Amino acid sequence: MYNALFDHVNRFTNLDEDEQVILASMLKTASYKKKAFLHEAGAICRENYFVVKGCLRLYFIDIKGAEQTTQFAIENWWISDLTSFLFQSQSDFYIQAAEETEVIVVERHLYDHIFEQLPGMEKYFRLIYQKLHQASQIRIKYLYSQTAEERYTNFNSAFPAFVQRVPQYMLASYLGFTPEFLSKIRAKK
Amino acid sequence: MYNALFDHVNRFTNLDEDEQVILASMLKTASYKKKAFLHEAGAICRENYFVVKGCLRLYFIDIKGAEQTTQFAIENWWISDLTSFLFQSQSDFYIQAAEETEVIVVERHLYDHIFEQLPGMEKYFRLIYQKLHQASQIRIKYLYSQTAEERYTNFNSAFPAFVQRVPQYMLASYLGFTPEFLSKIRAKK
DNA sequence: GGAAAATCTTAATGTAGATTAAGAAAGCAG
DNA sequence: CTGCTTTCTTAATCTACATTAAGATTTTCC
Repeated sequence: MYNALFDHVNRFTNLDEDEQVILASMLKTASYKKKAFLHEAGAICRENYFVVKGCLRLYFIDIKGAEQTTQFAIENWWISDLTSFLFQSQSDFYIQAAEETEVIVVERHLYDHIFEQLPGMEKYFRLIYQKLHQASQIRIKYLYSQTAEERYTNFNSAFPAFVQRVPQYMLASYLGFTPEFLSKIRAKK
Repeated sequence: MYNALFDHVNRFTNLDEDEQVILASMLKTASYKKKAFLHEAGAICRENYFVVKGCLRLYFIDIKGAEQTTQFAIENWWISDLTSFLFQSQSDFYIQAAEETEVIVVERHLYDHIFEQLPGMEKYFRLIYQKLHQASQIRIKYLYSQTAEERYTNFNSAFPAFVQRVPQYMLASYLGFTPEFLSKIRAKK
């Protein structure tokens, strides 16, 4: 049931069978159809999601009504609106399934208990947040240094399978430009 | 000598005196004049910096030769090029003192030892990276949703002291536009 | 204190990507 | 299979900010 997460944790630190039983008692699992919402703007984000299978995206609606995707999470990634999750504040973000998705869920009220009962999980999550922060540093550098076309070209080279996997309008919004402009870029190839 | 960091750690988790002695043996301290480089592009970033006093910035030079500031760190913040630091890869970033600065330094070769000898530091760094990732999520949302003028106005309202503290060209580069445009925005007030 | 360097300001001109509008193609549901 | 919805494409026009250029002001250093 939670093997995907246990396997992932065991890549970074050791979680024995007793600990897995304890952790399992603090998790739940859920499945979502494509385009289903795990969380909606205006609500408080009470859950942190680990993707077992599928793809989630974090996006908000800007002042002009356009969707701006700020993050994707595919298998073995975590995603939530972290500020809302940690501080139980109202969220501006949506979390939506970009395709049929299975997740393992950590609820906010159990999040701190995980660390109390399983101190080893501190290392796992330190490494996860380290990785997420790394990814953000790189992301911001690309946003600042590359044209829209370069961002598409480089992303396509680095993650060709992912580009095939999600709709183009989601990809465009993640890379920071309009779907119309993405069509224009692609028409040049 | 390292009290600023011990105090900071003790805000999040408990570090007793024995542990402080152990941690101290793995740290060093340094001071930099305004505009001094702690790290330069092309080198490998071998240090992670905790700001005791002052302000550091992380920036790169883009293809047109302009500086793009991606992060600042003031008192009680950590800063490094995390990918270069963790993987010992060549860095595109500079870390520079935006003003006279004192730091506490963790060197890469001691980084993992800190966690081995002081498991309690896992929690501290998990919380630090959590906070850094939160800040990045918020940062990316602002870059996507606000005009340049809005970014300046909101940043000025949120951090008026900081805006006075750093040169305007650094602020403009952090907020994602040219110093000329910042002058134009300010001239409207 | 004076000269040089760094920073800030101003304005005209240029441009990467957005906006607007609408048709074509693909996907979905009954 | 058909009608409806969603996604993708195309192109003209617009715009937020960049670029270029240079002068004014402030800061730094000897």
